[in-house]
Amino acid sequence: MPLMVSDGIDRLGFLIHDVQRLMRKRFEARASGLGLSSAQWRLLVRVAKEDGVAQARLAELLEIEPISVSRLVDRMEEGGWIERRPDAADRRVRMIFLTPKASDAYAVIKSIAGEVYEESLVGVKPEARRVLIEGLETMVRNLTDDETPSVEKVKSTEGAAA
Amino acid sequence: MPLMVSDGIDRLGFLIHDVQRLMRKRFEARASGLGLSSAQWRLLVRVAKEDGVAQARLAELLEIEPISVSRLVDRMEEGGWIERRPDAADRRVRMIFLTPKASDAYAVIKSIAGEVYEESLVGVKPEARRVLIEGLETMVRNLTDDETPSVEKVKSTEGAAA
DNA sequence: CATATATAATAAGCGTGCTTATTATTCAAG
DNA sequence: CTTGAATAATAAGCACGCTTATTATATATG
Repeated sequence: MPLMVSDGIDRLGFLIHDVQRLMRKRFEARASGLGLSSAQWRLLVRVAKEDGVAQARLAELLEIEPISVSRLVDRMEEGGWIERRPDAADRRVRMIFLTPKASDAYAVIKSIAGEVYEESLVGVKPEARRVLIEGLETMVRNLTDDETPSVEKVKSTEGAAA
Repeated sequence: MPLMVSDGIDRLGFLIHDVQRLMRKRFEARASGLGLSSAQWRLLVRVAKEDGVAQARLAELLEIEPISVSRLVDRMEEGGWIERRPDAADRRVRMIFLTPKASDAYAVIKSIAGEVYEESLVGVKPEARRVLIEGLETMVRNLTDDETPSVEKVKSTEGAAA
């Protein structure tokens, strides 16, 4: 029972890694005309939903470190996608706003993302898509819990693997 | 079929991105005692299966660029994980071999990877795991095809911005 | 043989993530 | 008010991916 794994589960990390890399690559190829990377459009989408958000809050939402947001915002400000403005209430804070250029690009970005998602899922039936999405959501939950979720017995995965 | 999306499919990129990031993070936390990053253990696993492999072949196997292999191998050689040796038959080639230290670490790496995979899949039933893996494999195939698999209508992305 | 093309590896430089440390500001106590 | 801890942002420096360009060697062709 435990060792009926080895069916593909042992390649799970490779699979996830490859899918992520290939999706990012394809998105970037498609969106290069806009001059946006995938990290940049992820940030842009968050700001579109919460205009004037502080960088620290963005770091939480994007689940990356504040310093990473800082440099991402640097380059996006240079590119004319966003604007930093001081917060009158707290002078430590820089509020982030989209420029009109970024608002225009937002629709294009969503469209490209939708295309890439759809292309990646060609041949996967609706029911399988549902299972796939749910599985990924479960994985995010499991991996977000502070360390080992509930596998006390993790029978070491001898057998196959790699 | 195309626009019945919005069920979670529209968050596919975020999901994949998060799963990949969280798995890598957890693996690195677990394997930090060994002094290996996830990029490094991926390479190590490949070399374990094909000792003496050339860097160019590794780039193919890992699906990254030769230059990325070059610098990864630099750091791993410094760390005492692998060895470069000249190929007598082709003086352009550097053959890559594992050191004994790396061979020892291989078992540990497999074990940690298995733990992380299993932990991430807690609560996902065997049938759903099968569907999940198959879905991911299909996605890799779709995204590996040279551009647009079977979506001819990709309305060009002219729209906005620049 | 000589020249042209292809291949293996590397160099330079950038984007995006990280850790660790610093600066400016806020807030909580004394 | 002053001292000290917490918070927002940034700086410095590293890992690892990329593109583009260079060097050394192999191979194919005139």
